[in-house]
Amino acid sequence: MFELLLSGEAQGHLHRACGTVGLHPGHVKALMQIKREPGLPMRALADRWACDASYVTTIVDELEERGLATRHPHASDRRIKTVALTANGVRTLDRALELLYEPPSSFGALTAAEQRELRDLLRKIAAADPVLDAATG
Amino acid sequence: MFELLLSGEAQGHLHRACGTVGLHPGHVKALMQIKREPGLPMRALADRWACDASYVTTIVDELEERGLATRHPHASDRRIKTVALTANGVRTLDRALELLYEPPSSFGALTAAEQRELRDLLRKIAAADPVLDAATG
DNA sequence: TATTGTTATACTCTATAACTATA
DNA sequence: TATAGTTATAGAGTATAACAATA
Repeated sequence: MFELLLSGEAQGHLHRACGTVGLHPGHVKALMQIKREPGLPMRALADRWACDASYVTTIVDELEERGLATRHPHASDRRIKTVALTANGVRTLDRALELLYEPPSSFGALTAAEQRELRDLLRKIAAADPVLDAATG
Repeated sequence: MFELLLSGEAQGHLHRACGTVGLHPGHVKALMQIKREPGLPMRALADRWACDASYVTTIVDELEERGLATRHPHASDRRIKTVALTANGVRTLDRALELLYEPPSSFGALTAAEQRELRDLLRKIAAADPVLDAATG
């Protein structure tokens, strides 16, 4: 299972979809997480997607530079900065996911019915994942 | 389609499977290619998987260090070096693919029958890809 | 003293450019 | 002079460690 990931096709599809909107997969993953839980402290973002806090700083810096997300102060704790998407961030995420949904060329090996079947199975897995579900919802 | 790649689950599964045998995905992809066409010149390997020749040098260096592949002189052209797997290389590739075939935890969202269905669809795609087909038999 | 976020730094994987040897 | 492979260098993406501000 998942030998497909080694084909380069799948990776290429992912990178092209993200690249078309000027982002890389880490950015899109972040946009999905922020959409799911807007106003979350940066520390919580690091916990959610199991990376270091410094990487959250990097990603949020880059999303802010592109006008896709904004930092906001926390009401009662001045150490904390929360993150939310801008309208442009929402649009950009939607566009990236749209591109991602298009079947990659390697799926030409399947009939149209099989492609639908595969998509339904993948959607079912996505629906069980909190982040994916929120973004694809 | 392929939003799954963003979950981290799929990437994590791939990296864990490769990491368990001390390799990264690029190495495993190389082992698959070499198994498919043993004795290919390094230049041809670069063409096959669409990367620069220098990266082939790097990967083959690392496979040789680990005793998984060997360079051999070409019969009639002394510029050319061909590459073949060692017995250990074959075993290591088989082990990596075995790990890769185990369904990742995110597949728990599917019934056993659905998991089989999904595996069959992915295998059908793999069978249409020359490299994947050779390695997965 | 513990926690949030940042800065500085380093590591992994891959690409580009300059080079050597052979054809 | 063209081609095969290597070496040296650089880049993207991500992690680790030291730090500043606040609790």
